[in-house]
Order: sequence, then structure tokens, then C-alpha cells
Amino acid sequence: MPEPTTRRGKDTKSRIVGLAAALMYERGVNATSIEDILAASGTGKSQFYHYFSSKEELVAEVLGHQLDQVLQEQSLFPLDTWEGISAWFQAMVDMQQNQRGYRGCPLGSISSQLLDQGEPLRSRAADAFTRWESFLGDGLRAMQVRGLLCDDADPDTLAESTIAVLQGGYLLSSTKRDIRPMRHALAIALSQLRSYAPSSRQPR
Amino acid sequence: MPEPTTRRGKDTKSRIVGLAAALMYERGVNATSIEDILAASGTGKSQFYHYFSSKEELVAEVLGHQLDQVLQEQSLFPLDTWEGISAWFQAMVDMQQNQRGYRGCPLGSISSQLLDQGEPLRSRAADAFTRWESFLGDGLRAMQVRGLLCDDADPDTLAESTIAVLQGGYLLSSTKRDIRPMRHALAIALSQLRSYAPSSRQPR
DNA sequence: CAGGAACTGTACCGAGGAGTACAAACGCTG
DNA sequence: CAGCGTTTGTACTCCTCGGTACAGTTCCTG
Repeated sequence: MPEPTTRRGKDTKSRIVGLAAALMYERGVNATSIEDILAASGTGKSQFYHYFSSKEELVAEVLGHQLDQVLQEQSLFPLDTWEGISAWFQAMVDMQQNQRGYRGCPLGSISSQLLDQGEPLRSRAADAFTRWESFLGDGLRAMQVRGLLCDDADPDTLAESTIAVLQGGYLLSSTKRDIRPMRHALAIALSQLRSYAPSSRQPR
Repeated sequence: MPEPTTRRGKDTKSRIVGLAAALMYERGVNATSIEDILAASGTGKSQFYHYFSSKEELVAEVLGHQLDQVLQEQSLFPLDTWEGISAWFQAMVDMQQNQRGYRGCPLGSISSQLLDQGEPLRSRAADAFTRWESFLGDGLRAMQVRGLLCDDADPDTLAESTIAVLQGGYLLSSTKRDIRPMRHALAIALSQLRSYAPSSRQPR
């Protein structure tokens, strides 16, 4: 629990979190032992328990790390234009199929594994999703101000639904090792958003 | 691996699978030990290893059991009418919030936990989803024949997308312990389906 | 160049869980 | 009722993994 003060300490701790995130993303949270992480990061147990009181605490930090990753990737796209959103969707499809090899959403896959891990972790996962959504919600709000989105659209609800649909696509695509469910899910999400564009005014 | 021949044997095996399914659904696959299952079902280890060669084989059977449950629930609704689909969606929302206490989709939650459990289980989960989808796909095809769905709609793709959106709703709602994401996701799924109804003919 | 705090190495402990051994009991068939 | 395959009870082994103990090293500060 003591935060590292020296450069060396900070480096060690962040190396542990980074490697833990990568391994847990690949193999799953439960299938990743502390010792795996320490071996991969070239550190010893005493370092680990110097910075983390338990595995649970590590998982909490990994969750935050994954959220940061997701937000960082997302910040490459201007989520306050239709083109930006389309590009973001397309990029997620490309990554899932190429770099990621159908391993799912970096945030979603870990979150789903925390549902049965007791209360503190579950609510942290919920917070992570909410923060992700508010990023997208902010973009949608900006579009609303500029008249790209109807005034009666609720940006936060739209954002939440979009992330939900996205997660469903990730799950099916990971399970089937087939990019199509994700592509179709994102197409649905986009058409849902677009149905709130003032031009294509359909009654819902 | 020997299938039980006597009534007593069949009963024991199915009791094990049923209890295992319930416990794994509640606590997660990894958090459910063989001994937990045996204690709950009042059986001993020798029975277990008489009927299953490993925990992995048990999990495979549990997956099939959950698929059966889902298909059985679903068969209560006529999935070849708009009313039937609406009622089915509504029932899932109600169950998730009441009986199930936000524990997710009986099939989806276990499937997501099998992604990192190696190849045989992952592909079995994929098959389970596919079989679920074809159930819905059959209903949509029937609607198509009766003119309730456009001819240019692809029932199987629509079914897959619907299940994907549904899973995303389940995940967000379980994580947040809030029924709204699931309700909104299902609303999106329904409006997506309805957009293929001949009456409300919008270009996509 | 002390001296102490931050950091690191290594050996160990205890719990739990998957899987095995082996013997006993059941129940159908002849 | 004798015999044999099916089913069941119990005790045990082996191993992994989270967590602890304790000693050693680094490195900044005065």
C-alpha cells in the first residue's frame, strides 16, 4: 500500500501492473498467478507485497490500467463527429481481428471475470464502464450542441447503450473467433446513433 | 466416461450436472470446486470420477445443460411473431432483475469464462451460441415466409446480431446491477429487427 | 561517511483443490 | 443364491498458489 517514491520503485510497480494486465488479458485473471507475473516482469515476491496488499488490489489497479488504455486508444478519434465515431468503430474491428486475435475488449473481458469476485471489484468494474461511457457521452453532447444530434436524444443513455452493444459484439466475436458478429453489432450501434441525427428524422 | 445405465446412475449424474450448473452460474466456474458440487449434491468423489474424466468434461456438460435451459425458457414464447419476440425480451428483463439478481445470461456468463480455458471448451461455447441463434433464426425465417419480415433480411445474421446485443445488455446490467442497460439494449435489438418489417420500410 | 528508509531476494508455510487407490455395497441375470 | 458389472464411500497424494518471514541491498540525506 505504500506508494513508491523513488524512480526505481515507480518503475517496478508499473512494470508489475503492465505485465499483469497483459497476462490477465491473455490468459484470464484466475489463470494468471502472482508468480507468473513476477517471473515475466523479473521481480520478486517481496516487491509485489511491498506495493500491493493482495492479488485483489492488483486486479483493481489492472482494471484502472485497462481503462486508461481504452481511453487512450479512443482519444485518437474525434468522438464528436460522425466520421470520428465511424473511424473509431472501424479501428476496434480491425484491432480485434488483427492485433488482438479475438481476445475481446481489454476492459470488458476483465470486467466480466470480476462479476463473481465479490463486491469491491464488481463496483470498480462498473465505475470503469461508466467513465468510458462518459467519454463517449461528452462527444455526443458536443454533437448535440453543434446540431449534429437531436435535442431529445439523451447522450448518456445513448453512450451506455452503445458500449453495451459493443460489448456484446466483442463477446460473440471472441467466442466464435469470427469478426462478423462484432461488425454487425457495431453497424447496429451506429445506425442506432444515426437515427438521432436531425437529417434522417425517423420517429424513434 | 461410461454413461450411466441404471436409473440410479442416471439420477446421480444429472444431479451432479444440475448442481454444478447452479453453483457455477452463481459463483463462477473457477470459484466452484468439485468438492463444493459434491457436497451440495450429496455425492462422493468416486461417483464424480466414475462419470466424468475431469472437471473440463463436467464444464462441457454444464454448458449443454445451460443451453437446454435457455432453449426451454425461450420455447415458452412464439418467436415467429412480433408479439412473441417482445414478450420474450420482456421476460428476460424481468428475470434478470428478479429471480436472477443480475447474475447475467445463464449461457453467456459461463461462455465468457471459457474463453481462456483452452480450445475444446471455447468452441463448444461457440456452438452453443450458434444453436441458440438458429432457434431464433428459425422463428425469423417463419416470419419471413408469412410476410412479416422483408425478403432481403438474412434471418441468421439478424439472429446472431440480436443475441450479441442481448449479451452486451446482460454484461452491463450485471456489472452495474442496473436493469437499464439491458432494457435499452433489448429496445435497440427490437427496433433493429422491426426495421426489417415490410410496413415500416426504411432503407436499411 | 554514517544511518535509515525504500527497495529487493529467497526460503518457507498453510490451505485448498484436482485427481487416485482401493475396497465395499448394490442390484440385475442366470 | 451365486456371480459380475455398476455404483458408492473414504482416505490419501501431489501440487499450485496466495501470503509471510526475515535477511540483505540500494540509495538518498545530513
